[in-house]
Amino acid sequence: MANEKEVTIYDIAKKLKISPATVSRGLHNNPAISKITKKKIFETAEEMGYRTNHFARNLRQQQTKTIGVIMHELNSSFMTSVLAGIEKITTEAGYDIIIAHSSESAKKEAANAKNLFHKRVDGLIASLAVDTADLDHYKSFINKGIPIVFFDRVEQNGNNTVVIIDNAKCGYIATKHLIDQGCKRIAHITSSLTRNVYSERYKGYQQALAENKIKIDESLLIISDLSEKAGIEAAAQILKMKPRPDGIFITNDFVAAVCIRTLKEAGIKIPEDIAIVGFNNDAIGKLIEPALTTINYPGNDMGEIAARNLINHLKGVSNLEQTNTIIVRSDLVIRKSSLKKGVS
Amino acid sequence: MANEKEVTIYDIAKKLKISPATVSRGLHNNPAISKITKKKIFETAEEMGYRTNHFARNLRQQQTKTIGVIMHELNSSFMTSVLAGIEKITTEAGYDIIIAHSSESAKKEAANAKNLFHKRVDGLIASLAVDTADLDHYKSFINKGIPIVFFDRVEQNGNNTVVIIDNAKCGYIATKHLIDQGCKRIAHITSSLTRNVYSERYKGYQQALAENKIKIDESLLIISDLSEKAGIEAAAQILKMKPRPDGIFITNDFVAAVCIRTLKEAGIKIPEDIAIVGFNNDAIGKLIEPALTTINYPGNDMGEIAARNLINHLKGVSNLEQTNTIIVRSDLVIRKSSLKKGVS
DNA sequence: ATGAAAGCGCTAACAG
DNA sequence: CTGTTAGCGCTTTCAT
Repeated sequence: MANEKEVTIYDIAKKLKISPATVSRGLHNNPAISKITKKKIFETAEEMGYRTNHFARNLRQQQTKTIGVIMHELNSSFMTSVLAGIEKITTEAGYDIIIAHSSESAKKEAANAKNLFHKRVDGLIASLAVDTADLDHYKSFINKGIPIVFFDRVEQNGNNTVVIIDNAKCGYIATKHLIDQGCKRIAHITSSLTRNVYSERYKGYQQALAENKIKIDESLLIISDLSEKAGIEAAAQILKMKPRPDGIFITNDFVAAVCIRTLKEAGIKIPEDIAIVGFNNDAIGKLIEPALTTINYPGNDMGEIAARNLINHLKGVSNLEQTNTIIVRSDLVIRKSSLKKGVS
Repeated sequence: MANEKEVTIYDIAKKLKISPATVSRGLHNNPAISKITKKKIFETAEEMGYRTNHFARNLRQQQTKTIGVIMHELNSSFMTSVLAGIEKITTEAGYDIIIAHSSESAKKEAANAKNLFHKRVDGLIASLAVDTADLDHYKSFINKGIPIVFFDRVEQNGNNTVVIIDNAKCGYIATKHLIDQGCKRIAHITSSLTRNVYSERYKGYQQALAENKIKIDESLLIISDLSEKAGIEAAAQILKMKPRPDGIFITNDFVAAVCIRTLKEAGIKIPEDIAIVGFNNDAIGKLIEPALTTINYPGNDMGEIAARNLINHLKGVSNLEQTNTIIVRSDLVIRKSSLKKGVS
């Protein structure tokens, strides 16, 4: 309860009859300070319950030791693992993070960016909302020379630093796998094609079809938000198609799970009637029936890489302006939902 | 790129030929400042690209406007919704949050607490790790009069402020529901009983059995961590029991989903052979087969309530020392996994 | 309605 | 190896 006065380096200095500067240096392990005084300083600090005043320090040093993180959502295991990766690296480097999430709204994203700018973060890690059309709200950072690393949901044609997977390749692999299983009519359920991840995956899908001489049929493309409702509607749409598709590549595991459930309720057999491939390798994929074939996507690594690059830049160890695009590995995880031919 | 100098209130003052004090007051809408100067101040600030230096401000005001959040994990939709609730309220009130998670380790939790203490958070919201045995690492906060609100995983016998659901009642309702479905031998899969949430649910389970004259059989209690592996092992253990249980109350939806999968693989019919009730109402419950009966548990509300109470205390609007325990509503969501008798 | 001045706690340049 | 000093940008008495 006792709201005692905070201990400052002046208090320590007085007690030890040395100068505040010496205390400050000692606390930071400055080699110019003798072992013995350092020891005394640390002991007294501990004993008096001293804690650094980060505000005084930051005010003086003109840096916040804080990095901002803007996420489009944090409801998937993918996003939380990215966050965990970021957190690990930033904490090790002594940085705080301020997390803001846009709930997939470009407007909220802009507000978050503004807020973080005013909070003077030293750097920014961001994943764009699905409807973010331009990067204007990041201009202020760029003008002030505050580094930004984008991950996953990015603007690919700009010259910003981005950490991504090869979405086109993943789309290709997923579709090719369905073709290899004998699918001839492959639908694709995805979200807004203005967002890089979805357009790239779609490109890969198209390429796989083209290479295998399957005509691209636009009526097999279903664009939705990635909600449960959208999954149910997409499944209904699939059911109405004539002839019915025999394979679906779905850009998100959760929606894939919803689709599978809905299709099964309608009497469709998965994978016999329709083979399905998802995306993300969420925990859910192993628990539904049949287990879901999906693209594995290393969230933790992406987070770590994004954070490490940002921090190295901040420290001057490396320079972000040289490394534009970092591509993280990804792979196909084959489970029952796609195996028309049995285990390959 | 241009790393221009930061604009301060002095720059604004100089430009307007008024004093910095007036600028400061104007920026804070102090009524002593005339409408006209205020307007000029705001315009000039905007025009010059002024941003508040929170460090100078906090240094001066001796408060951080930051609250710390310690979570035992953030991998469930329950935890992320709590976080969303906290974020909503704190952001509205102009507070930042620093999020730390302990990965269910008491040691990491203590380290996080220490870190947040040194960061001088104005208040703390925390959920305990499964193996946190005492609250010693929060002593420093209490000594300094820094308010703490615990939620969900709490130490129930202390006199701290806690936001929880009535776990005993939930355990009771879940078990009673199984009994009503005709179950006579009900197993319980849970985690360490030293943690309040689990011990309370167990109490409710026991009470429901006792009230219905079912003998409590300790061999039907399985204690595990809540991993996938643990779920598989628990299911194996269930299969070996003789006679086999006809109902299971599982303290976590994810583990319940794993169990169901494993039991089904062994040829058990759910709910005919074994009825199952989970806990948490995770998204997963609606997607597995059969859909999972579970306890719904309002994460968002818990987060909002915890944050609101903390902030009101900080503002002096209310006092945490008066409100010790806040109980949030919760209810049973009935789905197929428990319906031996068909829809009730 | 506005200004002058002090000080929050720390660090860095300079001096010794 | 250690001390002196100034100042980071803001708020807040006290004056006027």
